Amino acid sequence: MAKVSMRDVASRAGVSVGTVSHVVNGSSKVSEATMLKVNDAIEELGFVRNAAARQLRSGRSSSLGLVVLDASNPFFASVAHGALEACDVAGLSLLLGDSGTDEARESKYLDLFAEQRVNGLLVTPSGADLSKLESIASKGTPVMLVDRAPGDFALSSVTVDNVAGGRMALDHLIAGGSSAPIFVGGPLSLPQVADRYAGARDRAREAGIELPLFESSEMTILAGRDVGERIVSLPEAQRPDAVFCANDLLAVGVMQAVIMFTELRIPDDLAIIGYDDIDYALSTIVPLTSVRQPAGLLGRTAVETLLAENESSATAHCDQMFTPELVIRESTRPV
Amino acid sequence: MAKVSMRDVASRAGVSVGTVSHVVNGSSKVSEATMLKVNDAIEELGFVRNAAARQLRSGRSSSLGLVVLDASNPFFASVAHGALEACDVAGLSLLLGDSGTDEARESKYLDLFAEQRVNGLLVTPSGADLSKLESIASKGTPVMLVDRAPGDFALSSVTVDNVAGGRMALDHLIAGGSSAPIFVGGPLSLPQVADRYAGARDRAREAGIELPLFESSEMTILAGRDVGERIVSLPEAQRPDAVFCANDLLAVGVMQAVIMFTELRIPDDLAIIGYDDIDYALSTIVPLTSVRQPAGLLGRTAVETLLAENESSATAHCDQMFTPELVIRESTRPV
DNA sequence: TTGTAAGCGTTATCAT
DNA sequence: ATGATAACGCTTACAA
Repeated sequence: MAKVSMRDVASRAGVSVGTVSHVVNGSSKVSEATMLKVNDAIEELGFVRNAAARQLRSGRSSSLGLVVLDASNPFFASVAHGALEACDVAGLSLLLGDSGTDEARESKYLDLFAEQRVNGLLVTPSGADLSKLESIASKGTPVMLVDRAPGDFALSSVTVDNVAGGRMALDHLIAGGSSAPIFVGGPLSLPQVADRYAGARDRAREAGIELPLFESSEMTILAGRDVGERIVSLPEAQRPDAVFCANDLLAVGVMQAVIMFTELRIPDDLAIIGYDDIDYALSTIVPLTSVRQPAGLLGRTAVETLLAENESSATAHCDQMFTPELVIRESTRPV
Repeated sequence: MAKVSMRDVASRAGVSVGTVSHVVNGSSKVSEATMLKVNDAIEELGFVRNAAARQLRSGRSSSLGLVVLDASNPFFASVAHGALEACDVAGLSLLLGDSGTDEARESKYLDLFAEQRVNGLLVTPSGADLSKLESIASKGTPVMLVDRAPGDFALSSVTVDNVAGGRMALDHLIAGGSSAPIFVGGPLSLPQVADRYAGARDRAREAGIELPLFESSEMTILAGRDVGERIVSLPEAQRPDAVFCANDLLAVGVMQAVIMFTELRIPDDLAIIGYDDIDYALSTIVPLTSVRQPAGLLGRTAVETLLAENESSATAHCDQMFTPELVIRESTRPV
């Protein structure tokens, strides 16, 4: 009962396996009558196509691999959600991997997905060295960088302009009167973080001010709380008047520390701005101003572009960059 | 360069394909010398096992399918994260599906995964009729219900006790002095919601009070805000003194409405309690009291149990139920 | 310890 | 329009 093959269907319907294949795939003209017979047999026997066999024979697979930095991070959850939507319309399966920002685990997933002969790879790399991905791509598996620019590597990408986003954040802070902002984020080895910092620092310098870096080990609420505690324990003279966090989770953590351990008012004594604009940003203790990234769109576009490149078998690499959008709420001073 | 098979490796190493297979899988004793030769050949040729071929031949697949209600919901993101961890140690791939609480889409994923001959299915069903899953299970593919009890269906499950959770919530509200609580959640066709409501209502009745139902169409922040607006526009005499929300997202939405449109103080005028205890519950405008569910553990346990059942080829079904835990914060009155 | 060979369930190329 | 048949790359007895 478990294993019904095309052969079984064929003999049941009194036709050849080739004909069954044609019916199943609509690949060739089959008379109305035989089609009916075959479909009946399929129904009665409960036949289900074997993806492994068809992939083996045809050489084409029907799945994509997605490797994110942290599946439980709402930003990446949204990316996955968007990717899934696009896979859905293309009839593809999505294999999910979670590297935990660990290059070794990322590499393990890449190997695993290579064995599955995925049709394409969507990955947010953990490290700076993209040569493994490059080599995979050059061997014929399309690779799309998600939320990460290729740098010198010959890879396609879908990103959001992090430099512009960082600039936006500082622009807003400065317009609100900040003269002593700081940046919270890390590790700085993540280009997303480095770029946001770079954009922000440039804008700060244009205003003639520095942007001290408070590096965090991760991009989580807890890590944010740790940095927050460092900030609030600073001597008053050194205390910033605004904090730009590399993501909303950090911002939430900083906000928690500020509220739990100080009497500082947000935004009057300390403005806070985050990044991503996750759904909860609206609902934080003080509603969070944030730089919005179109996470779902990122995932969807990554898949669509991958598929399009696949189709046209284009050799040229394509970089798509979205522009983030500032969403102003109460955690920063109005301009 | 793209396609290197065992045959290529075999001829390169001057051995037979069988031997290569043994080296690759460690399935049989191979002399040190040949092993070295083979591994060299693999390295030089860049050979990668073909999962489709090995699955076809061996009959075993190396992937699991997970179908959740909403991949971008942090609860399910955490479930996926946990499932991924367990898959990782078992060397399995995870196929992700997102039904959007739509039975047709769920069914599509089930079919897709059936074609892939997944080793097992983890699913949070969208509808009441689990017969399709039951039939899949009876055909030999292990199925684990995640966050959903099997009811009369012959299926294994990993759940969190929703009735107990609902009771806990009301227990706490009543202990805090509430005499006019309401329940917000929906659709009620979701057993998770119905059970939480049932547990809560029972507890309310024991205290001699009713628990009016404010049904929501979804379990999102936006839906919560809608219900919240309904609540705050109630004539004062009918206004509840406490709101139990079927998940934290709804609670956050209700809280937003209350704060935006009224002067009501939380928890003094209106207590709010949520469900799930997502990371952000700690960081809401008023930190949210919530009934915590071990989401990651749920996913991990689901995979582990599935694998264990698979191994022992047990026919008996197994229901594992975790007990949720009340996490008290400022959105409710202390007892 | 190693080689041989028969499939696994398809698809695709020929014929018919 | 349909049938026969050879692969696809691998695992696994069994033979040597």
